[in-house]
Amino acid sequence: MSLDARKKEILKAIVDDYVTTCEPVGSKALIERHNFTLSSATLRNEMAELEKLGYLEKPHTSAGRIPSDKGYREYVNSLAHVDIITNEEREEIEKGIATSVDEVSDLLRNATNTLATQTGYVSLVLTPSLTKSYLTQLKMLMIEPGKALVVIVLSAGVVKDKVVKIPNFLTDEQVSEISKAVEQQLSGKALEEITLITVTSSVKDTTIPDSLLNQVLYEAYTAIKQVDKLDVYLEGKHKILSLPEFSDIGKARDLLDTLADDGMVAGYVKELGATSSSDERDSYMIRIGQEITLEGLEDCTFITTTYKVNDVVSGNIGIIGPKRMEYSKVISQINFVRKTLNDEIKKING
Amino acid sequence: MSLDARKKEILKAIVDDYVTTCEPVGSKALIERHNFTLSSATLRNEMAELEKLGYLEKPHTSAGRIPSDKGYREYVNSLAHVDIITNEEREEIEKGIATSVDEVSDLLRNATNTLATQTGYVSLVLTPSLTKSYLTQLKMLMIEPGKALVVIVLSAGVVKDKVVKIPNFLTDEQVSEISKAVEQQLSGKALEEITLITVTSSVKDTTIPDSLLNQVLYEAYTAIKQVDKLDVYLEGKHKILSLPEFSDIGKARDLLDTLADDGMVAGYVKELGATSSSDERDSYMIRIGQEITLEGLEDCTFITTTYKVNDVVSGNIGIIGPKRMEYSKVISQINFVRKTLNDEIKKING
DNA sequence: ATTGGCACTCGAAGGGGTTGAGTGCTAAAA
DNA sequence: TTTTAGCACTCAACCCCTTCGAGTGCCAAT
Repeated sequence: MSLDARKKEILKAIVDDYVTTCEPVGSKALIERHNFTLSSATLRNEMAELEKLGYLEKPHTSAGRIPSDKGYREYVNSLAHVDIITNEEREEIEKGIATSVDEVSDLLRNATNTLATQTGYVSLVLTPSLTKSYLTQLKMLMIEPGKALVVIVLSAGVVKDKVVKIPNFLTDEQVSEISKAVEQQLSGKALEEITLITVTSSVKDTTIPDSLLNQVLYEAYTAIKQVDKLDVYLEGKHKILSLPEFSDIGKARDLLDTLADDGMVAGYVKELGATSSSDERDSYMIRIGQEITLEGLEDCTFITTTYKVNDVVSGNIGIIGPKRMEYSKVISQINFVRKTLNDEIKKING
Repeated sequence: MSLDARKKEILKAIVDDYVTTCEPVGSKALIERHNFTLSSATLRNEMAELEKLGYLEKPHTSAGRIPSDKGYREYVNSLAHVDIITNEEREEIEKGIATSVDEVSDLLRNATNTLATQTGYVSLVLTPSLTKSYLTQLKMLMIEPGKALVVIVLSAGVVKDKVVKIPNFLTDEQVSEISKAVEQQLSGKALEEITLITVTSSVKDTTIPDSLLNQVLYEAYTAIKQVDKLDVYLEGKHKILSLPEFSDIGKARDLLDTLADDGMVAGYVKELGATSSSDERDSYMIRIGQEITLEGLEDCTFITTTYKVNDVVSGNIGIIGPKRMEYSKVISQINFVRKTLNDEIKKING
């Protein structure tokens, strides 16, 4: 069922051409651009066969061929992974990611922006999944009567906080007492092991009445759980309007409507990421056209990969672009962004 | 130079019609829809005059008229401020804003989303200007050697924090000592009075060497200054693709490109807001078409108003829509969102 | 198996006619 | 003086027709 060498070469040539021109490629034009030692007639026969096999499509009878999803898939699968990325690009990416950074979240935001700028497509970064990280610190600060700030520090170097309501008449000291007890009990525990029960049972000997105590502990618990909320950065949405495949306003609208729902996109990427299991060098998740089950993305390609926090695979980073894209180039760019991001996260987490 | 009553009525009718149909309105059609006691010929004469005066425009000789920017301006200025907003809408807005709220920032985000949903246009909310608020608390927490979290609580009920680098060998106690000294010195001070000098001179008697101390204080200072950074929520950008005036993909792209730069939009709104000085009921800032100096917004109208934190006018809230919009309706919506937001902020700040 | 040749296809682009909602102007009516 | 009926004119939108050309499939010859 696999294609012979010549068919592969022809398919590659067609995809390459179509990617640059965005117009159906015909037999003559193909011969002119590449120097095949073939007549157009032979090429036509081959193309007819490729079409019969499902790798090519005709927009209409008298037009050239365009790659089908299957064609792109074959093209992508047999792509040699060369890094075609200039030194200037490397520098720009490094600068883009490592500029004005205090926390991991700054890195992630920068990476999203940089990726969008460099590729010209929509980029997205999912915040790390933190269920495996363990809690290193938990502090509660009284802000005013009835209000406290819970600060949570995780092993992944992530700091989060949340304002919570507490009983009005609790004093500074009482809050701090509870805070210390909770911290002592929970620090070192992985986020996923922490349950409402672990939290409520963490404070034993205290002068504070149980009902008040439980209220505070419940709030602390919600604060902890909220830390693990999946967040997503999506950048460069407006760029799709510059792509010829979205010159149809209806298509553009469908796509943007879908992308407007960050949460949905995030969920989808997370699903995708979960199926990834291959080795380091090749761990891209590529979904082409119909393979994507999100509405409005039928003409898109989704490329994601993962980045690491504390040497644990944890978040996803990738782009959404048209099917018709320079795959080698974009993959190189994502790859380098991933690498840079990994390095910078390591630096920042000491 | 002011228009007579009939001309005003005609202009109003034309704008009303154009707003609903998005098509040039002609003399006959206008008579049919409204029951003018006029012949079409008279109407034509009046329309010709209105055009001469600059209130109307013709897309081409044989089409109807559309309002010019000046026409819209006249229309808006003579608009009676009635609240046309149903009880269901009120409820939706109230629910939209007050759902799952812990902090002021949650309210702002909710308000942005609600406004976008209700109007169908792009909505934006600027975070409050905090220069007038005073600092009530400042805590520094060691996260790990070399890294600390600065938590800042303001009178406006706003809590912000920032991770900062500190000298590696400072201990928990030393950080806390500095923190207390700084807090004691600065609490009660307005954000705008705090300078690097106030901060660095706040810690006197200490065992910590000056050079280290200054490093920490400098970081604390940057954290304080960062609190006042203007932030902007922009929501519903994708909705403009559904508007007929942006069925031209080029225009849509220009607009979205501009809106992609949140900071620029924020800056512009802030400028606008500054010129607002009128009384409570009428404090809308309306900019129509050419009056807007941002690229790509020539066909848009910008409506903003202000909301209050601690009874001080402080942030801006508004929408960006097409010139052709139901002004009364949209103004009512913004007005009610503003009111609800003000109320909820009061509630949350106790 | 490859190729030259040929008839065929069909979208894009361009020209021409029709339609219809709109205009401005004029002369008569109010 | 203002209003109105009437009329000639305008022009985008629409449809239809033709032409053009890059493309195809197929067949017979190499």
